[in-house]
Amino acid sequence: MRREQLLAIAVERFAKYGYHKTKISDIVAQAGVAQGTFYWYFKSKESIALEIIQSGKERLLQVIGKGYRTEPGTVQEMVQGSQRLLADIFRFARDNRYFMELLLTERVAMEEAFRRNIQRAIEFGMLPESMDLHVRAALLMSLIEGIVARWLFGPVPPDSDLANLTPEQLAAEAVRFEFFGLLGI
Amino acid sequence: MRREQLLAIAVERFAKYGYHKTKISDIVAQAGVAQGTFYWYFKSKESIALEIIQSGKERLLQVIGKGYRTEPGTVQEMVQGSQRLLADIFRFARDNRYFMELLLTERVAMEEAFRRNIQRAIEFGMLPESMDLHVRAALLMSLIEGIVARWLFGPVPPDSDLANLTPEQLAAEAVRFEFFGLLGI
Amino acid sequence: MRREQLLAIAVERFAKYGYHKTKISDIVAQAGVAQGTFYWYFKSKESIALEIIQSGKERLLQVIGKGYRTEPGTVQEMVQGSQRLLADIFRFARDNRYFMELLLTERVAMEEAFRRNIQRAIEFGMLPESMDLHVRAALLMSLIEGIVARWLFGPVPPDSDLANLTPEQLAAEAVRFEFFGLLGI
Amino acid sequence: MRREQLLAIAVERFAKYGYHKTKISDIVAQAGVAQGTFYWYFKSKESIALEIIQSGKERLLQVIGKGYRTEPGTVQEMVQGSQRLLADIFRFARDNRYFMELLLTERVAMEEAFRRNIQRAIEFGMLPESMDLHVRAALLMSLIEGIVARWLFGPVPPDSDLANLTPEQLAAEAVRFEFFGLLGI
DNA sequence: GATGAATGAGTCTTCATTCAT
DNA sequence: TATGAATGAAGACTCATTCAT
Repeated sequence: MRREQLLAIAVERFAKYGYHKTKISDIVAQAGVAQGTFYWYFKSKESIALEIIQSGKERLLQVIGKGYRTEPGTVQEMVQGSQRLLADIFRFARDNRYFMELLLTERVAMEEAFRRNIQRAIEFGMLPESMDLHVRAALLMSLIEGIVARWLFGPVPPDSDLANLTPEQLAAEAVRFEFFGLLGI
Repeated sequence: MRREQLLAIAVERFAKYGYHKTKISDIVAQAGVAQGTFYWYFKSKESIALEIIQSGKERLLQVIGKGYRTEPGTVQEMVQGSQRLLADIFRFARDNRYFMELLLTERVAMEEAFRRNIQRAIEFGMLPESMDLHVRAALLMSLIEGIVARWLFGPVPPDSDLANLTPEQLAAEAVRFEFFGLLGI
Repeated sequence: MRREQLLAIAVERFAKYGYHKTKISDIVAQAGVAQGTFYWYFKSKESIALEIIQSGKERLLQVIGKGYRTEPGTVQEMVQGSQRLLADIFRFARDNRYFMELLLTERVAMEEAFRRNIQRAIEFGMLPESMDLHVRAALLMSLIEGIVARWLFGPVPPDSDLANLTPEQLAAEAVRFEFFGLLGI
Repeated sequence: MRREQLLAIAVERFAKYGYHKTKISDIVAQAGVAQGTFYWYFKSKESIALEIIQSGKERLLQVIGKGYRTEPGTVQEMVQGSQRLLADIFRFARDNRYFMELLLTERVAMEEAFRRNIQRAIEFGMLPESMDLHVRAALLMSLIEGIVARWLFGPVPPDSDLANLTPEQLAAEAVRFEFFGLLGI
């Protein structure tokens, strides 16, 4: 209970203000407990930050790991699969908005997951073999990461309504770009 | 001279270790001057950081602002123009590697520049009108930003050779993705 | 306890050495605690100084506020009343010797209190109406202030025994001067 | 020339802001010269402060030293003499307004001068012998000192027009108080 | 005489962490 | 479990003073 409360406050403040501007004294004040209480539950400031990142990362990787769940038969099915995946990710991001900022620094693992997805699609003959797998995965991950950060935390240009899109709408735009680029459809 | 020296050291350390882990005492020690000397040239730690970001941002925006320099006639010419632009950006990033990390937080202005580029291409009839301009610009900027961060600062998955690409190679991969997506060519 | 201890030490040192020569490190050293402990109890060096002045001022104004407590019937009674008041003030000054130096900079409020006392005496017909009230109050306050500063903190001319007078003796001399001037009695 | 200029600026700032808040860098900036220039003319910050006080003190003591210039015959003449003296002092104070704040800390010497004046008046039979000479001189000096500080530097209560009195008017009020006290005339 | 860059000791303040109760 | 007082290392910033030119 207490532990979860402190954890939640820490998550929120780390994301809102960053690691350094988040003081233990702020966290305990918001929780209404004494300074020492924090150290009954957590070893140090660093350890709570690592725990937050770790737990969030695992849950996110679970979402990504589901990948293109079914064996895609046609290009359209693959696109639909990707659309579903991205919508899942964006939904997770929205529901864990404070986790995300922290998670976005932990990219390598996520990128690996994306690379495996792409590779599987190539093996299924759905994507051309010509591409450099790692670079493509990195580009894709960049896409996700950047758009999520803008969507959730801004700032965005004044006349952009990015922030108001639903996870599904965002996924649709992202998938179009993912598969067809600027020129596509 | 002194000022430039301190500036350069600060840029390097801010990028390497971040703002908070960079101590004034480190900067002056590396420069071989006394602590007070720093304050002869700069008002405070915060002010030097702002100056670094500001100056870097301006130079980067200049690069982006050049955009698709010539009026593109064919799709191929547009792709080539984009390839040139991205190569310019990546070259700038490599030559200002320490600036970049700081600059990547100042995305809005850069995104605007990209949006203008895309809009011009649409007006020239080179790109379909169907797309949401802001979202596309955000996706594009995400791409650039993310790939630059990985290219320069890592970390990258162990078996990826992203770090060893030249600006031109990186631009080629990025442009393919930019225009044709995963499915393209 | 701790708080009072630090407060007392600060009062003493501020008065003895002045604000700027009083270092936090001295205060905590004298109290035998760590530097940080000071900041557990006080927000800053400035805030403790303000608290000292504020609290002292209030207590002193209470003393002055009592004024000529009883309705004076004769000149002699008024003089006796004033004698009592001044003796009160001088006693307070002696018992709060370190406060005084700080308080003597906060004169306006005290002067107002004196002015009200004089005005009341005029209304009772005890003092001539001819006088400029404000100037007289200022002269009176100057008298008190100056003589207290000399009495408590010196320096005084070598052959003066001002420092050895009791509050009552000092009040007697001051009252004679207050009412009759150099020529008086 | 330069020296006098720096001296004048220092006098003004010491008085306006106090010794500690007056920075050498402020003084030289206001003079439009370099930091080092200060040290061509003065040994240190402390030495310039001492020089200011010393020179002002001497000139003020000269004024006071003139005392009751002529041998007073009647009480009225003595009062007139005192009125002249105080007007002299107040005029000096006004013309050296920034010196005064500093000088007011150097009271002992001035008090001695007043004591001699009073003593002489007693020897002439103009003042009663009953009084304690030192205490009276201290009271008198307190009067002068306090009223000058209020007159020149404030703060004064809002509805007081003390600040607008001429040296002569101020001297008249002070002399009345000096000789006759609150009850007088 | 004058400059202004350079110095560095001195101070305040912060904040993660400890620990007796 | 919980408290909150106490710690002290660390770090930003100030400013009188020096000195080569």
